Amino acid sequence: MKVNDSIEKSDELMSLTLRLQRGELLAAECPSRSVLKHVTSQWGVLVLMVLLKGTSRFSQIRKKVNGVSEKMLAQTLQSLESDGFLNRRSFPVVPPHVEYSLTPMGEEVAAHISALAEWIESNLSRIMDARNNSN
Amino acid sequence: MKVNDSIEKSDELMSLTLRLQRGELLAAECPSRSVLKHVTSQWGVLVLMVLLKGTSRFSQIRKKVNGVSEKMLAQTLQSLESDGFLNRRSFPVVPPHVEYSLTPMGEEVAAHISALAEWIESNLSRIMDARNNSN
DNA sequence: CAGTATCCTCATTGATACTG
DNA sequence: CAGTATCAATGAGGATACTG
Repeated sequence: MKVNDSIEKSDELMSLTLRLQRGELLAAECPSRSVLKHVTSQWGVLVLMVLLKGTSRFSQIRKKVNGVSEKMLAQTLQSLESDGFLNRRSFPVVPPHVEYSLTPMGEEVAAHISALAEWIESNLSRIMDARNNSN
Repeated sequence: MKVNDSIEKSDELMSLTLRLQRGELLAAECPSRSVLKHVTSQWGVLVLMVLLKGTSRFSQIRKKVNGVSEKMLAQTLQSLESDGFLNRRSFPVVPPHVEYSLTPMGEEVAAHISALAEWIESNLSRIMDARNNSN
């Protein structure tokens, strides 16, 4: 790639270079950013982790994800569904019955998220040790 | 699994069960949640990715992470530093010179974050294909 | 049960100005 | 250069009520 030739040039060229080299995440306009926001959102992470263990219904998820409101859960599920990370199966019975499960793509992201989460959990003591001040 | 035996019981028992089984992330009060919030925050992710490539100065990071404000960058750097994920080296010169780099622990989280980000970037077209509606 | 609709609050973020 | 301080705006999120 001759991309490196332009590395000394203007900021515009620089950011273009970055975009070509390493994807567009660092560029503000990139659609990756919204996907990233969905999966790394507070509730997105936890929902993905729950669904990685298997299909679950709305209120089951709500019980497992401690602290999420109906509204936020619905919103989170919609984002993740529209990104193609999960399937929503609605059974036309009364009372309503809706099941959520990961798509193959969903399982791949969830695996990454889960690896990250598990790293944090098992390193929590190391982290708390290192902590100086607030937050 | 005798876990299911308690599934009919109180919410308190339920969340206790979850905590014992799979760590505390799903419990609202867990300190893991704040760490997770820091590293998965919009700017946290991008800063970690930049620093994974090497030590960088404040304004260098600001240039690379497209769209971040001074305030948000400073705040992000502080959270990550106080979690022990990065080192701040300040040189007592004028004008000021401050370098940020990852700690060994920081490199570990950043590796996870980066893996996730790269997955998203390389699967973007698959994701955009799957997308039905808004967001 | 699985949501939607509405209203409301407070935290996050951004813009701007200032400083060691 | 590397921030801090201040203020204003946006949006995340919660509480409540209602519905198919």
